[in-house]
Amino acid sequence: MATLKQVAAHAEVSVQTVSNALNAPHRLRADTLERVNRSIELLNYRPNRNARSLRTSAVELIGYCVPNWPHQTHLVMDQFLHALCAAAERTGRHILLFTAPPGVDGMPTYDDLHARRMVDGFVLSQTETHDPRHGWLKDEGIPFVSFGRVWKESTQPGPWVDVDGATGSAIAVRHLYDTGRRRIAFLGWPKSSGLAEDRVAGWRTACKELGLPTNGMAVRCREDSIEEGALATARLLDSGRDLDGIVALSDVLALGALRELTARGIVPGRDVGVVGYDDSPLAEVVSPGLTSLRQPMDRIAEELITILTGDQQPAERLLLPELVIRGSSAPG
Amino acid sequence: MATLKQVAAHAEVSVQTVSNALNAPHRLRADTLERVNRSIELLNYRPNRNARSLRTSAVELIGYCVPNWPHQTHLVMDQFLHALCAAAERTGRHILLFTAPPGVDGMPTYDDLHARRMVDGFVLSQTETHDPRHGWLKDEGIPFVSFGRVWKESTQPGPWVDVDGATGSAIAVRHLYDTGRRRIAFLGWPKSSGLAEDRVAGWRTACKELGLPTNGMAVRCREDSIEEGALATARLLDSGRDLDGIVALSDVLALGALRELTARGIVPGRDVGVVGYDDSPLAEVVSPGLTSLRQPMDRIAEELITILTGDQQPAERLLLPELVIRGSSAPG
DNA sequence: CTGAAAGCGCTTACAG
DNA sequence: CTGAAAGCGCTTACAG
Repeated sequence: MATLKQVAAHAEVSVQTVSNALNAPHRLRADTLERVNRSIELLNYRPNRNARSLRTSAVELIGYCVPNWPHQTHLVMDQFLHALCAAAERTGRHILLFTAPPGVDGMPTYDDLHARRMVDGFVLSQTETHDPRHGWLKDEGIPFVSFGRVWKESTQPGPWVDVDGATGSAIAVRHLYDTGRRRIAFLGWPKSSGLAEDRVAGWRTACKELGLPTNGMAVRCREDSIEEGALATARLLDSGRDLDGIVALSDVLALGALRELTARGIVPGRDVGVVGYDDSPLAEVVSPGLTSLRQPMDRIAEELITILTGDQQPAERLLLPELVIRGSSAPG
Repeated sequence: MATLKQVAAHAEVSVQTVSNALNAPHRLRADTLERVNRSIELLNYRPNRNARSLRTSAVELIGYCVPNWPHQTHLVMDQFLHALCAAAERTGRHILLFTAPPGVDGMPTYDDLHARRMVDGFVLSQTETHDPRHGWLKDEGIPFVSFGRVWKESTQPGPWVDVDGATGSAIAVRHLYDTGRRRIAFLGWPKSSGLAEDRVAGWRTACKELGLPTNGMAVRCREDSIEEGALATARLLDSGRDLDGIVALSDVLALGALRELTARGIVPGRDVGVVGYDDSPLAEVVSPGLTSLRQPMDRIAEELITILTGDQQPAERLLLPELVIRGSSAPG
């Protein structure tokens, strides 16, 4: 394994010059640069990252805590990780994965990784209401950026990127409206999470703007399962509200809606338009395919990395979800 | 940020002694050790990992390429990543994520990460038939271990861990048999992947051992979707074979089976027992829950890390899947 | 059991 | 534009 010194000897220049050829090529005369590059190629030289990091005290590694959460939450995690990894690589960085206990108990792990100079900073996700991590990291002066807001806090510590759930629901409602739907229900969650409230609020606002009924059209499911989505849909149908559109807070709930509709001989897409959330792998594997609001993972990842590796000035980015249209919301 | 030198000064010993306190505490006298540890604690000292890695030329980082594949393949990836991460941490290591083109085009990326000393070795997964990575890495002398066999190769380069699909299918068949099923079909894939052949072979063998019919009971689906699983099930039912059990090559196909059965008024679990593969997040989110063969992710990860960080002698571990029993295979 | 010293492979002011 | 030298923070034979 060649070292800088060997390359320098081979090219008959100083190590400084080789280092410059790699990190500040503009400082070299063209002919010197070419000679050095030839030696680099010939010796198949690859700079030792640890030596560089020791000197510069930057490791070009970003910590990301792999969550160990209920299965449903994970459905879309792979897309995020891939996007995050690709975005990091575009800046010459990589993602270091680690596990940590949830909440404040996990903070020593974050601190340790940073103190040992194993990462330069962190990307946080799976943000919870009153997530303690943001304030903790900010107080410690550890760089981070959050995917998702710490909801209900008026002023959130540190920079974040998030997706506008309210506008997402509004997009879904308008899409259903455009395909001829006039009685559009909403399937939500019980727990008053910021995310859930955001999404239901968008549905309500959009319906009112379009002059559509909202009274009794929103149902809270007890948990995020197909079964609960089906039960909630059944309740709506039984209440005689004669709905022709459904926006669900998650793809899993939407699948429940599809199942219940189909079981009653109501054809999703023809008789009732259905839209889910997050464009999980499920959405394209069912038939008809499920129309769903996709979080723009590539944009999200790009913004996260840009903010984290940038000048760390307060940054807050609210991105729009994209409606991925499939058979479940075909014009009626 | 305290350094080794500062700790040594504070404890009034040499840096060598502090280093030993951390890496070979048995070399110190008890009272010295305690004094050093007090100083470490007091100064909140955390050794700089880059300096250590530079010296020892080991980074304690394991490379893992995040696949960018069809969605279905990913359903179970989170479980694997979490398990892998946890297993690595138990040995003081971490996972470094990266992206690379598939096949041989990705090899320079692997080589580069290793040459720059950013990782000590690799865990390979998503193994394909004739996967070129194993031979390439072995030739380069880069440490790695594979999750999944390079099928059809009689002798595979490098160590691997895999799950015994044939025995898995046999377990499923016997479970269905024990719950009273006597006509057990198999839903498979078209492409003759090693994995698929392994699983269908196990089904066939087990059926024959139990004296169950296999003729015309195995169907190949065109792709891994709910729709195709449903269509295949419909074909089986229409062929008048009067089946009472189904083993599917994937949870997605099994969901298709559940859907088609339900659509025909056949109750899964009561009338027909259904078993899927891989215990994906889908399995517990449907109703009835889907019985499925779970790959023992924690064991797999543990073995992978042990082999990779061990003495690298040829290691081949074939683990058994575990049957996770849910409502879809309730006794008839 | 403990210490002084060399060295891992880089980068970066500083001179020339 | 190029070079000699110091130093990042560790570990590890080697002496004592």
